[in-house]
Amino acid sequence: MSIATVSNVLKGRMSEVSAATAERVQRVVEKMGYVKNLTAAALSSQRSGLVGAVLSNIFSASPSQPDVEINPFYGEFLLLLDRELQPTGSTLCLYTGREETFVNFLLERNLDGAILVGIVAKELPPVLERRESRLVFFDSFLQHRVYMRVQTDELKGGGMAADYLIAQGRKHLVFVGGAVRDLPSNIPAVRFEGASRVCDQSGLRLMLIEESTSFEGGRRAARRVLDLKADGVVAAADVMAAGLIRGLQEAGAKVPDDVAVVGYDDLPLARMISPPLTTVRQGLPEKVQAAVELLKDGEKGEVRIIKPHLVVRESA
Amino acid sequence: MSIATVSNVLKGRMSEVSAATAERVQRVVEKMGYVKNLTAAALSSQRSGLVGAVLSNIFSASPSQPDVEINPFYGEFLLLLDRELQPTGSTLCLYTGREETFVNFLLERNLDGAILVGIVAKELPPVLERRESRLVFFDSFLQHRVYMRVQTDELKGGGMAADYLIAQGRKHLVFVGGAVRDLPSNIPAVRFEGASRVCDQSGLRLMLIEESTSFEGGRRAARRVLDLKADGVVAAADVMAAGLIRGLQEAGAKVPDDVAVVGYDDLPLARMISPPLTTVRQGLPEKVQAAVELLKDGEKGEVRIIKPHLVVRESA
DNA sequence: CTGAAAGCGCTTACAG
DNA sequence: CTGAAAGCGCTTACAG
Repeated sequence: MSIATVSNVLKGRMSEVSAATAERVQRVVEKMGYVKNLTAAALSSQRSGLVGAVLSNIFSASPSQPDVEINPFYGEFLLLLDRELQPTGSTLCLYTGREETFVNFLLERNLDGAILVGIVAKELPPVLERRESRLVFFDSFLQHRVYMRVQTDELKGGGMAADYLIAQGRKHLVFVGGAVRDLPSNIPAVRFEGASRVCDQSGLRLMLIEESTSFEGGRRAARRVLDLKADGVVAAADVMAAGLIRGLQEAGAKVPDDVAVVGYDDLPLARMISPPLTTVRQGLPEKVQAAVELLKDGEKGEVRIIKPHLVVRESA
Repeated sequence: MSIATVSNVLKGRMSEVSAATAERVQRVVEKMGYVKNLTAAALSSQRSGLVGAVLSNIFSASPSQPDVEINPFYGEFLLLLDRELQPTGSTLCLYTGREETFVNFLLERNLDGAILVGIVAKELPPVLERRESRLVFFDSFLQHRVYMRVQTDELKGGGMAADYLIAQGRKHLVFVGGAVRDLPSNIPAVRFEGASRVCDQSGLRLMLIEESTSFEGGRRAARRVLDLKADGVVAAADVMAAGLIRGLQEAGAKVPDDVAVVGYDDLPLARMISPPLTTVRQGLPEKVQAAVELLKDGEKGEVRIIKPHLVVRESA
């Protein structure tokens, strides 16, 4: 009974081994409490069984207003992702460092693949292309014939929010979001653009307030929303909408009577605040599922666009 | 210039190499875009640079009431942990499978260490002790001379919540939490015990409602809280308190006038709901920090107990 | 179906 | 200070 035979049994390559031998091996393995060293396996097979999750720039929502809040979106994402990965047997590794240095992480660890969230860069060093590892860009703006992508139709999502407010008879709309002008290639900017176009079509002008995409950012924005005499707000994210509603309430304004607020994401949080948040659902579980599918057997450059849905509750 | 020399330079062992050679190596490494293979390094050095986070049983809060909600606590924990780990250069790996099988994860991946959250088991297979990997038990109930632990003084925390309600003149207190009787060795059970003792001392009896420790669980509990004519509630977790408050409001009760509610955790969520939640802060950032310290250079069996604090807002 | 051998890319004594 | 050599624990053709 050689090492190779044992290895074959352990990998379930039964075609290479007789049933009797296989069983004998299994028994010994059990008895000895043998545990495979996946590091060694990874080195020799060149497959690490490791999948990376790259979350850069998550510890503050905007460079100009650095709140230390963490958007619950990311934690939700990670846990959903790990659950989705379970049947594949892969282990999820985190990277939450700066965007400038994640390439090293991808290369050094020999990852089988990675999901990269909210990457702002427009291009990546060509070394990555030559590697085996499969890269799925999630809510990112990089377009490349090799890399896969999954994202929500943010343009449409932003439009749906504006559409709904207009249908409710709101006339003075404002978009509250982070760094829309600083970084044109970021999610809030696209949501703004979508809402803006819909307003244009209705002959309305969408006003803009830039603040951190965070609870405190939203809260700070409340004063300015009132100053602008807006009666409808599209917020770039649920956490921000929550802060905005709090700020409005503190200032004595009624939501939705005085100001209607539509959020974005449909996090669990949206149901928990008062009034419950009307928001654009971006379908995180489905998106995560799509990302894992691409990771497993997506083709080069394959793209999945998820349709957003408006979830009407009580804030608008 | 041998392979060994290059390796030494890369590891910063300058005592082994002359400055001139070191610089020459650095230049070539730069030019060639060399990236170290950490898998190979891990195999030969027996240090993987990997730290595990074991989160079992997180996808439903109670066996009897399996909600698919994820407590935002866990996502928050992971992100804080990864940030805390950044200076150490370690990479965080997730395990969210069943508690019964996490031992394999720890063994196979050759982790340098791991933080295990909310482990219910009282003991672990002895194989683990023989390993090099450093294990930190977080909010767990396993006591062992080898393993390290960090946890909040939950007994005290539960007591503080009850104390406060009693000081506010509440007479009919109820604890709302998950599986308190099913599993005596779980966090909600200890919080209950703490609150219960304080009530005893005041000659009050603490009533108990068992429900999932989740938003929906809390919401379901509202009806029963009202049936019991309670005027003060200690909830086992903030998410549950949030659901409870929602349920109470839906039933027409006023918080805190009719029923005062104290939560537990002090998640960001606590500030976001209406009324803002009075809650027991368990100091997650400090706890995570303590866990990482233990991981780096804690001694065998070292224990860190974090003191809880009552954060008074408006729900009680 | 089975086993001997080379190799994955590093690290680590150790001899020079 | 430098380099040749063994070894980490697997996997993978390949010869028998």
